[in-house]
Amino acid sequence: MTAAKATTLSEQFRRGELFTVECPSREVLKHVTSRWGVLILVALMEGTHRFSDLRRKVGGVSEKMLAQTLQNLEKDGFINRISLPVVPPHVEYSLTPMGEEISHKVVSLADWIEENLPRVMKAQQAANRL
Amino acid sequence: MTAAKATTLSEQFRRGELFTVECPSREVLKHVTSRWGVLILVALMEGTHRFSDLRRKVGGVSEKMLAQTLQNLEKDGFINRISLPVVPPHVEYSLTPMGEEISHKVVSLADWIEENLPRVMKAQQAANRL
DNA sequence: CGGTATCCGCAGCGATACTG
DNA sequence: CAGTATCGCTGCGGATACCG
Repeated sequence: MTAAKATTLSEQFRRGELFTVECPSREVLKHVTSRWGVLILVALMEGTHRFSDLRRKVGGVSEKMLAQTLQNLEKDGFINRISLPVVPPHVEYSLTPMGEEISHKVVSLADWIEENLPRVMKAQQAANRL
Repeated sequence: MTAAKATTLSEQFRRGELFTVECPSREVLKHVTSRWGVLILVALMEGTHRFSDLRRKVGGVSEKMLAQTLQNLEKDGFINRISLPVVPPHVEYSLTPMGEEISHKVVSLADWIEENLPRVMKAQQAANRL
């Protein structure tokens, strides 16, 4: 119980956390993998966007959810919010360095799905025939 | 408008799909990034599990949501379900080749969060001081 | 053991209206 | 333009009971 299995321990410790109900990582994971979180991170990979840019780009998102998701991701340190004090208001959203790191992972996942969608849909159809 | 920018086109076409409301990829993405989908895929990366194994391993999941998530992922072709016709029933879940591919992406994302949680929490605290 | 079926509460989300 | 505030509802998800 003192200091055994250093290699496997660090592996299992981190995993054990995520599988635990109270693991703080779950909240972050939730923000990042949320319905609109994914799409926003992907969108911001292509550069800075204004609020209404994102609203137009991310099809189907409501103002409320866009604002909420942006706030979550900003609080987690993934997004920079720059408000220019002019009229009419002008706010720009961009990825922080941390945001870029995690966006790579998210984009990688999203890309896989889009590229392999044919395979997935084929599997779905095969499942329906059972 | 005819055939311009071949490189950027393939890039933007795939992206344009995901940003669209009716894009079928969104459903798959939803299954994979769902609250329990992520954890199940991560868990199954470590090998075949039985239903109750998963139930115990993935903290906080209810029977209903576990069954539902497993069914979704099975229909998408990410999970193999093998039911041994014995009493008491014995059912084993494992990743298909496609499931392994996508799990790598998911695990990569989950790992990043667990490894960088300190950075994220530090950013969160900084945000709270504003 | 490994589900399915049913009920139901409440958070989450969308739609709308309003503000700086 | 970029949000907040409010309301109403939908459907996610937990609890329970029952089947193969």
